[in-house]
Amino acid sequence: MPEDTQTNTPTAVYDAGAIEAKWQEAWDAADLFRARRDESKAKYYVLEMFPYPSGRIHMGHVRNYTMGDVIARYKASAGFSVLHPMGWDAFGMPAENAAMASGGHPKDWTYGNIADMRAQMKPLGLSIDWSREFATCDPEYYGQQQALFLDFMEKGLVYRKNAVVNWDPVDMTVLANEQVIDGKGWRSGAEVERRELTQWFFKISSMAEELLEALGTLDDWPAKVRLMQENWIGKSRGLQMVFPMSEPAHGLDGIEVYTTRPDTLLGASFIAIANDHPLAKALEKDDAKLAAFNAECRKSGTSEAELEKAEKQGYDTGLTVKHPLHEGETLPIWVANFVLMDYGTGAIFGCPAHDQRDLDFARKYDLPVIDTFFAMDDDTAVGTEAFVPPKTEKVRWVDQPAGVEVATGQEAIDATIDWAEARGLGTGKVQFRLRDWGLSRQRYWGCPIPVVHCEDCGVVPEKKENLPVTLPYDEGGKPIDFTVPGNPLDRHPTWRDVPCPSCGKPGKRETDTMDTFVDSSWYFARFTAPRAETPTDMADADYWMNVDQYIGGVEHAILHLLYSRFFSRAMQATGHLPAKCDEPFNALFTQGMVTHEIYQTHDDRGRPVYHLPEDVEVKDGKTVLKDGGQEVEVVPSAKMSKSKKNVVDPVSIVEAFGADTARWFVLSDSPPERDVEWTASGAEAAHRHLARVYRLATDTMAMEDGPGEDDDALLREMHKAIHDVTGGIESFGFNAAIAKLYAFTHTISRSKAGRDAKLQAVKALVQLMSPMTPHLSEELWAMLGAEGVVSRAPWLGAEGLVAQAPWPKADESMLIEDTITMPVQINGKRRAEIHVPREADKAEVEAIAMATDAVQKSLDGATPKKVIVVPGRIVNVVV
RNA sequence: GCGGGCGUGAUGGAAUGGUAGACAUAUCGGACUUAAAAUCCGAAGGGCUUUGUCCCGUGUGGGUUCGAGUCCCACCGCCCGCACCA
Repeated sequence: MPEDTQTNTPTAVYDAGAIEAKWQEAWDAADLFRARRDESKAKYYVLEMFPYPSGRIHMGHVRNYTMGDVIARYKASAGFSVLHPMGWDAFGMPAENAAMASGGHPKDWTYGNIADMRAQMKPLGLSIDWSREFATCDPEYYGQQQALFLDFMEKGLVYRKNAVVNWDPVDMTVLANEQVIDGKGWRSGAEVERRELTQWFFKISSMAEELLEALGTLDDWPAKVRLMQENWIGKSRGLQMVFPMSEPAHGLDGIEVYTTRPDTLLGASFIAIANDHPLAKALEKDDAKLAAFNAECRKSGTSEAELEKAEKQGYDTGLTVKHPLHEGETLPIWVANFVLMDYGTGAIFGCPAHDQRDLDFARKYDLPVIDTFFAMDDDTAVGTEAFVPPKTEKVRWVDQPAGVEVATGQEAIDATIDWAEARGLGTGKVQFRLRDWGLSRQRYWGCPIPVVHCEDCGVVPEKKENLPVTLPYDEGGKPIDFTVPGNPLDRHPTWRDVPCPSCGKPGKRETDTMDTFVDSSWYFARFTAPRAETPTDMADADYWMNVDQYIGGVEHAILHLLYSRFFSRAMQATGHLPAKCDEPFNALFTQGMVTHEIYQTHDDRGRPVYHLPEDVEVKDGKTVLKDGGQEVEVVPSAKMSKSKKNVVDPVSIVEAFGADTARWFVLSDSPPERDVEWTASGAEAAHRHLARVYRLATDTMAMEDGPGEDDDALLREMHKAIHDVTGGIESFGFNAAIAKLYAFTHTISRSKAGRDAKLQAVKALVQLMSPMTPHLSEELWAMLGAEGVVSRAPWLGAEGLVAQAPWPKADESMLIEDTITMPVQINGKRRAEIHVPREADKAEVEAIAMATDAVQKSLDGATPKKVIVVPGRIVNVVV
């Protein structure tokens, strides 16, 4: 063939850019991805966690949305009516921070970013119904959210109470936990104070039991996520009891404690109360030292991690309680920084021998350590390590209130609760770790809480016909100035000062906005009817809900998913979702991150300087800077982050290789639930493969008709590929499916089969690849002779598009092999391989194995004690 | 600190308790080419005075099993979450 033939034939070169633009236009023209309620079809709702509009998409997004797209496209070919929507989690701090840092308005910043990100996403060729797109900062969306809030309020699912926040006294603002660094405000550097504010709460704890129970029904959720939620909800049964005070003080004659280990009551050596316990607060008024101690404790942030990590500190109040069992003995009352007012009663008894925190505390302040039980075979007294065996382990008790001698911890706990209840010392109580959901945020860029405070009427809900309560854009005729410290809503007279909806007297709008978790707790329901005049449309919700497959990062395993589960129930209770929606997500998949190597050099002071992957090249086996050739240190892969500069921009990858290459690669190298490392060579290899498939298709088309060799073998491989790839997609084994597609491509290339058989195999290959590489597949599908162009809408039965072709089905009879190869082990070590007929029974397989030379040689005359035959799998001879 | 997860060649990884390393990268060799690129074919976990259906090998140390990367226990390392980041 003349050398220039290829370059003169445009179709012979894989031109991703041209192909992708062409088919995206065709899909658009056919309105192919519009979700339609079609009662004659089974529906499938696939959803990826919607993005925060930061302004740039990153590879993590590409991976997340590609996975969802593979499922969506596969399910569409499998005959489902698919809903695959996209929107924007658009409220939140970054917009406000940007406005503070560089002027501008959060609204403009956010909508600008959305436009940018949408433009970056469209070229990926995702089968998304863009007609349903919305942003949570659209008044049409948050207005409906306000309606939900009012309905929740009416149902008693919302209330107000005091709660502590991080207060920055210089910036005059509430700080998020992540904005508190070493106890100081991130911007001002001022020492953060804890401040109590009246805040809004959702009564999620009223559903704790239900949320826990229902985890058992979520069979298609990862077990780890269910376990994390179970531990987070944290149901425990313990004993609530009062320790009478030796002398009543500040109106208290006893301290009420809650313990999950009442069995260790006789190991108690002190009582510890939280800094915010009513007694501690009362005492600090007359005790300057205690006041100072409490003030010091309150300086730390409010996050649990910070409180737990802080050094255990205490202050002896000098007060005592009577020992509940030992007449005449007393226990001291300490204020301790590791006791949380939020959990139980805000007071505990310390049992140092069997709790590490209590032990650390006791050693520090020289309090007694009393062993109450020992291991079955060990009498060693507790030293610096508390003895905390599993509650299921039997131990020997030396001193036990209920008189237990040898029993497990759990048995002793139950016995002690019974014992205490019988004597009126306390009551068994079920307690949850789960706290109510504080939704108030003292910020501008969030959904306004639709209530008005009135001096006469109190807290008055806004009337529904006045919704949405929209955020003001201007202040005094000009866009709000965010460089002024404080909450703009708080200082905005025309927005804030409104008449009471009930009595009409002057009132003040609530200036708190909602936690952004509220926005993301029901967006999946809104997607089923995004333009409805009510939060949802019951008919649409009834058809589309629940989400059949939800995909997102494991970092949302607890909060977002738990809040969404709560919202579904609350929306049901208020008539916004049908009864089947207790659990909104039938199946959950948590995908891993995209990582990249980090390239660093050092400046003259030894501090690291990071370099972008595109500024680095490999020369003579060394990684060097393109500019100057300085060698760089290669740090192992980590999550892509701007600060480490180990980012690869999807836009530039799509420009260089095409969307199909990016899609193929992010799915190929790692199991979806694990991290995938982005490498330039891997991306190039992916692109090479797609070009190879393109060539394979054109070469096969160019073949001359005529008989070939082993057509049947190729077709058998084709059916195996259909079987394996289908199974891979169904089970989220995208990387395994892709490995199979690589292998199948090689099989076709090497096959000497005739044109008909090869064309059939290539068409199957193209179709099996289509969920991952839809544009290439569409191009080749058309080239390979599938009839028609895009001219008819899919619900009218468009044909000719690979996106519309029914998914191929493997012929089971073609999957069966006549002969099976089986390994033979001697004592678990592989020693031989045998070929047996498919239908051979165990005895026959054993006979064939024993008759094999290699087996006899390995046995070396020994007599087998036992022969294990696992049909189709393995033979193990035990001697 | 607490809760959850992960750990396999030089690298990413494959493997319903049943032949460890599929597939891919990097590397090396070969074909094609005047040459290079592209493309195609092939080698490859480590070891060895024994090249053998040999020995060792899935973070470390134990255990269960005819058989363990897979199940159990302990430890080490890394990652995620910890309620106002999204």
